[in-house]
Amino acid sequence: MKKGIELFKKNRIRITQQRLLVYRLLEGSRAHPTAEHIYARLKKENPSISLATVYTILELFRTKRLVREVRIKPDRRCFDPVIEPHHHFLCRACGAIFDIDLPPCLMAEKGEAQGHAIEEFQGYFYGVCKMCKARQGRAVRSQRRR
Amino acid sequence: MKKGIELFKKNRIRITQQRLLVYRLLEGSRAHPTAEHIYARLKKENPSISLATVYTILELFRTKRLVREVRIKPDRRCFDPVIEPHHHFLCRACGAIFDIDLPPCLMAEKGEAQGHAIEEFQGYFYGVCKMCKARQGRAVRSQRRR
DNA sequence: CTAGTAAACAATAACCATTATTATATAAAA
DNA sequence: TTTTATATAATAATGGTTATTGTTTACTAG
Repeated sequence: MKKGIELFKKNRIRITQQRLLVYRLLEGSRAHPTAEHIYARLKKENPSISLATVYTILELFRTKRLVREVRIKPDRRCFDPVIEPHHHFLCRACGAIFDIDLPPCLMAEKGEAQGHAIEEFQGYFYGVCKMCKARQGRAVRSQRRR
Repeated sequence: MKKGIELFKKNRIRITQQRLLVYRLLEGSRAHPTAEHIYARLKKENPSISLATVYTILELFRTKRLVREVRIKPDRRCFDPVIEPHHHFLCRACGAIFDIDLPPCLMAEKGEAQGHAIEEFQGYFYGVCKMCKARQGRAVRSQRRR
């Protein structure tokens, strides 16, 4: 409750109902939602909210570094309230995005790669998540029994 | 010349003029061009070529693993004829994309991250390239002289 | 507390990279 | 050379995102 308000004040962001709603939804989710997801969810409780406003707010949060943009899906922008550097994993079977803890990375620590100055980085992994892997395993085994 | 033809045969890709043109342009470039770039360039010598065809050909090459798609720019698909795993760096000053050699990566080597099976990965770095850095340095120094 | 004002919002149109469609042209096989 | 499946050119359609604009709201000053 207080969290959003204090964060906004610290970052000189005007406090509005819509911004609090968007920030609190993001903060309470580990799903890396898109603007559409957030809009659909908020509309249930707050039918007057506009999709364009959700986009505008997310862009504001991004430039103020309150959220991190995740472009692991080719045609959608996803958002993550965790701003500390970390990687992401996209499951090709279920479409879920998972945070991946950072391993020690020489280039990121040095802040340069082949002479170029690194300000930011994104690590994207693609594959099948452990849940889908397990599900596929069960399906194969039950197939064999027939 | 021969390179493209043999590669197409090996991958069961029908040999056409347009495919050879696209592949040879990509192969001869380190610029990570978009479909538009490729289309604009080829159109000079071959005015009848179609942008949609360039897109179709690039998608074919991607699925056949002849090229790698690079999504380091938020709203454009870029293409790289180097399929060996490596990272990319985008210069925010000049917009150029540079290949970055891979450092040893535990997760990529093990093929798993936090239990999820990794099939592919993309590492994107953002910052200012060394050429732009040098240019900015010169500009600052000449500013001080006044 | 109220009025004033700059900023934010809702609604909707526009944008634009990419994809789909379809009639015509072409590569490879017979 | 003929045949036929496939690729291409031209163009329309798609869809996530951004721009626009009239209205509403959050903050400030009196």
